[in-house]
Amino acid sequence: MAESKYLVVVQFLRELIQKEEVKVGEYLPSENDLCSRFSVTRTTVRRAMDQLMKEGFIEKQHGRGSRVRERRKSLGLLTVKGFSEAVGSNVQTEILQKPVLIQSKPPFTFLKGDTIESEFCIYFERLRKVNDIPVMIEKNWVPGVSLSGLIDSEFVDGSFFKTLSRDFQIEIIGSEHILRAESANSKIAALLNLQNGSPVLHISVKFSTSNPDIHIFSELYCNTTQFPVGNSYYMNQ
Amino acid sequence: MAESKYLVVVQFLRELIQKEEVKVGEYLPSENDLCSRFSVTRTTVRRAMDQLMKEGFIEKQHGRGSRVRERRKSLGLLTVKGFSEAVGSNVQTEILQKPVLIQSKPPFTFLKGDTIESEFCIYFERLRKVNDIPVMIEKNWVPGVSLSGLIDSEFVDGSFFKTLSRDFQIEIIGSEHILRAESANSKIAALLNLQNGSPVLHISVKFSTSNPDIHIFSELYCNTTQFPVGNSYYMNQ
DNA sequence: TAGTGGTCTAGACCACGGT
DNA sequence: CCGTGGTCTAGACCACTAG
Repeated sequence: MAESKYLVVVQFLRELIQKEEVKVGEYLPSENDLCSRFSVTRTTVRRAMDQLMKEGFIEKQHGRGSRVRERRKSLGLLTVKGFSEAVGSNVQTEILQKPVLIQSKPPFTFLKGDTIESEFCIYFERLRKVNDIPVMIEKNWVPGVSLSGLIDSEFVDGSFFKTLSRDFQIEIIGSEHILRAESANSKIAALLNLQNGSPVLHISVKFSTSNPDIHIFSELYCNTTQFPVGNSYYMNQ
Repeated sequence: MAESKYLVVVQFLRELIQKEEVKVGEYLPSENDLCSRFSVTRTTVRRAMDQLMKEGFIEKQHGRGSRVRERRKSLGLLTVKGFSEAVGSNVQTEILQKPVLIQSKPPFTFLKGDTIESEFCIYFERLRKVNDIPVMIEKNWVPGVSLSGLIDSEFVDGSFFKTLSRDFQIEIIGSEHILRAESANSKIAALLNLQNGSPVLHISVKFSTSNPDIHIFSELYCNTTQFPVGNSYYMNQ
């Protein structure tokens, strides 16, 4: 089959949301509306809605409608608790290295014969602060050149994932992490304003995306004393 | 409505799996079989199957059937990488405190007006080792007395979650975590065979279960030098 | 009361896996 | 070929929300 009908509806709604034609908190077209718009049955429309719910885009309200949700925070472990609450007002991002093409691979893989073919990576590095207190160093590798449009670019609202979603229609669908408590070396300690040897949380992340050929690798170093890392995981919805 | 029909089917299949009447790798009754068995349509049966897939119990194979899957590891962050690979052979669990009823509450909650009414908790404490090297201290609180059958009991295969599932039909459906890198205090350091002040990973966990009134709280202290904590999160299935 | 989402029926046709 | 799961139609009735 070409493409499932329900996926057409998913695509339509995803774009509505990404392009903010329906903003956070606003209601999507009703299920019956979508039925007639796409000449499909409610079963099919509901399937599309379920998909979007799983992806965290929407929430349903019995008797009222389906509303665009605040985009899922802390997919995997990328939300430093406090970042989300501060919602930008007290958050600063310092670019330590703008996206560049480098001839090397990510410094780690995740077991299972994870081999990376491309000799090239897009690389960038950022320092995240809250109230001007540095809380996280973030190093990112994107193997291959498929996203070379990122090079030297600025991100939408300073968000890498938002940029991926809006400009490249790439969604993060999952991630794997390895976490360690470590003593900060001198470089890390300096950037995070810590004493040498202070405990920092080191997280290695591999993100999977809606494009099976594109993965993203990150190394995070977090000062968790004032802003611990938060994560949540729910199986349904 | 009393209980949805699809939930009846979910319950039926869940018990089949939990009581190992269908073992890991074996096939469940076909969808059409279940239709006639419960006098429902395939839509309803498929909905039940989808639910079980989301919960990680089964995998579907087009043209063949639906098979019982190895139970999901590392829900949330509870799998110390290496524990799962070792699959019991090199893993030891030392009971520091058998389940007892104590008159106190968990030492933390998770923001949002999380209030715990009951003045009582079931509490237990364990030390996890790999190759006789201590890697994790685990303190657990279960508020209320609904699971008083746990008191002084031993766990199925040494697994708390397996015991909850098999003996109480309670499934873990989600969890929230707060993670910090900390310096080990003397008590923690002694138990983990570390020097005072070594970095340890401190994780506070709140588990949600299929019973909305039952939550489980845990405090974990991990030595991540040899056995980092692993986690993975995939949105679909 | 009208409109929304939640559950369900009774079919249909297709794609895939094994015989 | 048959049985399996994957997609879809065209309805029905119910429960919830709001004017």
